Amino acid sequence: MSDDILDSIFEKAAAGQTLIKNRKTLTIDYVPERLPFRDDETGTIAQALSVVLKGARPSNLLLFGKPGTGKTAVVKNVTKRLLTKTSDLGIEVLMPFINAKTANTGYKVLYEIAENMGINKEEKKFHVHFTGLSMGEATDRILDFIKNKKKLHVILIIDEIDSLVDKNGDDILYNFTRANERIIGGFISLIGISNSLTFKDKLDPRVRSSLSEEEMVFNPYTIEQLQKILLNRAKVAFNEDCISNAAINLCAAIAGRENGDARRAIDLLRVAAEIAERERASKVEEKHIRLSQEKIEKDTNYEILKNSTTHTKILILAILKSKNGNTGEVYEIYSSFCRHIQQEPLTQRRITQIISELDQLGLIRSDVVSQGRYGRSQRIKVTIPSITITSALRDDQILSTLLFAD
DNA sequence: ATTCCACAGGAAACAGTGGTCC
DNA sequence: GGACCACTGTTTCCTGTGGAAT
Repeated sequence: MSDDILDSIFEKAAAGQTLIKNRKTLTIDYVPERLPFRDDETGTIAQALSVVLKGARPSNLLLFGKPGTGKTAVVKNVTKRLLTKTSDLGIEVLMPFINAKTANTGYKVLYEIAENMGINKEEKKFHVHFTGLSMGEATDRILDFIKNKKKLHVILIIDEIDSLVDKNGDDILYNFTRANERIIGGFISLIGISNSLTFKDKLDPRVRSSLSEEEMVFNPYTIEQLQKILLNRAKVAFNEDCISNAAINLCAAIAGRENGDARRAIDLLRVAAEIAERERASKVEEKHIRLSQEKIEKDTNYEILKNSTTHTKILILAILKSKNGNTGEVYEIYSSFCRHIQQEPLTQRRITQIISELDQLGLIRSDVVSQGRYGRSQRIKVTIPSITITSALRDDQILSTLLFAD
């Protein structure tokens, strides 16, 4: 790139001549004070939690909705406001916020609760270390801490609560919903946020009844609502006349088709703007939105592949190489690849498991077919372009030999 | 109607790692 | 320092399944 072009880029940037004026508002970390189209939900949650101000225990809440429907943002807004209110009134309230997808085991959830509540900075007898304690002991320490504080109110917020129940059952929820019988003076309330409406079916009836004292469903945004959200966001995020209405409409239409996910819509917009800026275009147009869609998809697949384990990568190559994609055939090719690079192959059971993981990630598609007397099997196909696979695996010294093997 | 294939996938156990507690 | 704990990734064992062939 010539010095002139570089100079012009830097000059434009220095003079603020970029399309985006406020980049932060196009990221998922940005939560606006008031979420569009969520006034009813915000009001109901605020009502439910406001009893804390009178020293009473709020109902346990369960919030349902697809990703990007604003559940978490609404809860964060309400709890933030409530926290300032309670501190003004001198009421001691803690609202630990846990994401059960990040804290992906039962014990990690307990550890995060302790960290969030600042228990690990208090007396040593209450500490919950990140390993070494039994689940029971960790739970007891948290409850003892609350009991010891006499008048401490805890509103425990668990995001992606369905993921916690899927992996670890409902023991933790049982303990916390029952804990109020043991605590005198203070209390624990629970807010669960879930992407799946059916997750309640997996709960013990006792947990179900106490957990879902109050339930709310966040409906997906419609295309029209997404348009308005994007228009609002674009006003804050972009310089004047830097984005066409057609681009916003297309963005809303794409995200609307995919579950009405506002986060996805904003992400599309941000990447499109970055592409347009890089092209030094004067405006974000429809073509940038389309390019953005392709880029997001390609980048995600590339990153997943690149960060996969060696065996997953070998398996992808085996699927790519196989003729009809039968489980048996794929496993055969996979094993021969392993022998080729002197690796001990994993068992077929484990490979089946990896295949189903890859299917969930959308990297491959597997359909179960029954061949009658010739058994039941899967037809496995790679769904991403082989160029993405080659570029992701090219840098791997051992695997690159397989890429060009017969 | 029954048989039989080639798996799918659940459950339990295990190995290795990294930690606490007494 | 030994007993105990949790986690991840894996293996082993086992039961269940759809539908063509018999």
